[in-house]
Amino acid sequence: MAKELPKTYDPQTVEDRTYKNWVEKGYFHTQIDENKKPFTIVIPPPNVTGQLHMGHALDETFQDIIIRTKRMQGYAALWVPGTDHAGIATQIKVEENLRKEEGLTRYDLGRDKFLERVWDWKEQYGSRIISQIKKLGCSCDWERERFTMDEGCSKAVREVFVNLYEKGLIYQGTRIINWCPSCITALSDAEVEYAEQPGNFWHIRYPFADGSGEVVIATTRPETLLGDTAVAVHPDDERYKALVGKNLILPLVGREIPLIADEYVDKEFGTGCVKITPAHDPNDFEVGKRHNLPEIRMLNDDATVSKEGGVYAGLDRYEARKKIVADLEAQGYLVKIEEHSHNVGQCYRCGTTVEPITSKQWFVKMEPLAKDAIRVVEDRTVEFIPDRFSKTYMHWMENVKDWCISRQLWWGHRIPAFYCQDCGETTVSKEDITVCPKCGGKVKQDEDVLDTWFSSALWPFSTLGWPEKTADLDYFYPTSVLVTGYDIIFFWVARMIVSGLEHVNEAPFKHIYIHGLVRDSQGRKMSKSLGNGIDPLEIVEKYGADALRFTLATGNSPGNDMRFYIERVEASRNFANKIWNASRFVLMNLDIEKNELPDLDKLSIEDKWILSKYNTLVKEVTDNLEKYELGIAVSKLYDFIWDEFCDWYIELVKPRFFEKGESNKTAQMVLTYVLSNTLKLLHPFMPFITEEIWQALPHEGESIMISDFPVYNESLDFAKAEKDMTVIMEAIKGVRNIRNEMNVPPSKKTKLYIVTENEKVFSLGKVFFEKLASASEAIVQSDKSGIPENAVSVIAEGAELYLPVDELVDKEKELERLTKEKEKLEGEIKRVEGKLSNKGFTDKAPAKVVEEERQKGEKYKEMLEKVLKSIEGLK
RNA sequence: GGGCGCAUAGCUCAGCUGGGAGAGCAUCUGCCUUACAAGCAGAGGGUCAUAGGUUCGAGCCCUAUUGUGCCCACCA
Repeated sequence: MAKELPKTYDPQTVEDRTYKNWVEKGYFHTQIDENKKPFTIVIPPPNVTGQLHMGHALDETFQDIIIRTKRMQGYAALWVPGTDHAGIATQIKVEENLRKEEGLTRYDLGRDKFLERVWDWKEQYGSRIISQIKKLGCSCDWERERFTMDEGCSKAVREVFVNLYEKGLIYQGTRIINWCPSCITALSDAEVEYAEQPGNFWHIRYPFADGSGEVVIATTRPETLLGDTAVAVHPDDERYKALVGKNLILPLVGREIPLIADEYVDKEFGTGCVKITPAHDPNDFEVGKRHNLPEIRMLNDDATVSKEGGVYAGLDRYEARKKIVADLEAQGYLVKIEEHSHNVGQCYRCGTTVEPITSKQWFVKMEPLAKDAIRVVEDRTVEFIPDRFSKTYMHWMENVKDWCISRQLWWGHRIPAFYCQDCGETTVSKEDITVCPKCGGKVKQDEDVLDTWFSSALWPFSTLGWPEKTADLDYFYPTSVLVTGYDIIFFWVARMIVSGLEHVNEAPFKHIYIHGLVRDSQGRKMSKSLGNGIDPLEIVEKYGADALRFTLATGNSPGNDMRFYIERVEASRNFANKIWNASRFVLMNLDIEKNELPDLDKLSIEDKWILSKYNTLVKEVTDNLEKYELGIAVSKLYDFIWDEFCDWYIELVKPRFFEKGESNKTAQMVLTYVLSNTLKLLHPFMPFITEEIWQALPHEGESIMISDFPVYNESLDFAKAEKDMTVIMEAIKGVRNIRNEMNVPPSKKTKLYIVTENEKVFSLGKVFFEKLASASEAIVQSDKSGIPENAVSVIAEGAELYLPVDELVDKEKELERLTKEKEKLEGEIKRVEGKLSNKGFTDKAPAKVVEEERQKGEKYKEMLEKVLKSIEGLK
């Protein structure tokens, strides 16, 4: 039943067909199974209108590796997929499109019409990223796909909002918040990114109202003086102490403002005098509160100067700055300009410089909620992998500030607060209401929507049916592991932990596997503006999903960034092809119908060796996967398949295919067993190719993806055979090395004499020497009789090997080589003996280590003896 | 200002709880040996950033230093 596969692996013809089959068979769908343990992952939902980038590819690959492994290990493995409505990002996109296509703004359409457009957009593009995820081979349960604004999630959002409101943990208040003048909305602290920017320090005179002189303040934002309501100095500052309480005249504006004293001021910094603009600076806001200062909003929502700015009203903030500085200079208020770089906050969505402004917004009171969230990480109920991120998390959580959750957008969960037009009562309600429960008057719902991350924070349980007490929630919650990048620990991970604890009384996951960023080959972040992004789908198209997945998994360690090289994808593709061809070889030589282990008594040395190696591999890979050491696991698989299985075992076994009979059959069985089980180990990493080959091999069951993950099998441990085989292999390498160094062409076969006391082992290896070390004949004997005098010698453990290549021997060169070898061995012996004569070592090191060292010493000595004899013989 | 990483072969990176350094790519040599040239066999190349310390033993643990990257923080 020999099957013939094409000569190179072609992912294109395999992937879509295989994926379709998996879906049709329902392998991805997971249900409650009381005979199984649950293992749950919820996907970090990508933006519904987004496109798959390398970061997603990495994230999804890791999740799929984990979930496929667990599924094969017999868990009820559930991977819940879905998308995020991504408030700002999506709204911006639709608005842009609206402007480009129709020249309209959202205000032209009005709220309802605009939202219809966004839903249309969502319908049109929402499936795009999902189909892209499918291209990677991800085994998500598509029957459970969710969206953060679907009915269930919306219900969860309302429930949470009302709960928190009733507990007093959500409140409305006027605070200093971050405002993006381009997105025209409030932002949370987490949504602001700070960047060092060059700027100036303007020193400005503020004269006293009574004409008794002046103070000089230093500011980076001269335009905000329009909103100044005081100037502050430190109470202990001797320079100004006596002046506190006097009034100053605000330049250009003419308003009288007081000189106040507040501890906040740093005497050493600037001039020691700070202008106070309570409506536009968080610190000034605090100072203003302490001193009962008026707040003057001198900027509009779009960062133009408000009517409070008098003649400057209507100007953009930067134009206003220019004009104000010019006017200050013209009127003699400007003392000097210093260069000064400072941190500027920018909107994480659009990059616009944000404005701190006072505004009435909704907030979540975080501090009471943080307590449990701190505890669960502290007591390791929740573990970060790698652990260092728990520190990052802890630091943030311990200093957490209230979370501004209202956004002045239209796309999102509308805040369920209703204001009575008559009595002014605020009602927060799970259901929409039209009349005031207090006075029966007409109510109007809050115009704002919630921060996108508010609904994301509920994702691990909202997707499982909460707030209903569903069986799914009961069975699959808490989830097992969250896989995500370190960049959203604050945005998302922290808030999910808080929400899970508060609303479901249990942390949403046990493990948090944190990975890094995928960077370009120069180590730069992949970004649209740099144009250095690599499209994962193009890679899939060209090299296959398996190659991409393998590339992303290999050489990646938790928490660390990785660079993406096309050369590495090529290497991965080559690996896929290697597996393909090894399998072709196996299949070409196969006439057995079943995949089963042969009678262990019939195994030859190489069979035992590969089975033993395979068995160790199972143990190690399982162990690595358990510890989320995916990169280590996959590189062990690579080494085993390429080096041990292909380069050695297949070559060792080839002679047996020249004969019919039991030995041939046994080889087939071992090949099939080891290959198909190794494919299983590899399947989570490279799902497509492993399925394709597994199907071609004798197998039981419908698909590799629902087969049992291999387990360690004690009866396959063949320590002795492993050791003997290693000795033979080393000797073969030795012969190859000499032949190469002596420039013996591969076509030139010579006899090979193996002089050893261990004739039994080397007789087992006789055929290998002929096949793998280009010997015309390997003669195993216990003495040197019959060996030509000028034969080249190879020193190996337990044997001396002689190659009679008389016409090619260069005596000088050979002597040189042996001398080098001699020196090397002498060095080793010296080192080992030094160690063994060190009483500290022999006394304190573990007996096993000492014994190993002793054996090493003996081996080297034995080998040195042989080298010396060979040198003697040459002379 | 605080916190966290990283520094290992020419390049990119592995190296688990301390027992004499590995891979891929690149380089050099020889091979189209019927599974695979996307391949095979071999070779060269590293005082594991620097200086101390702990230990019988350090790439791995501790301290300091240098370089580099990231995160957090209200210095006007």
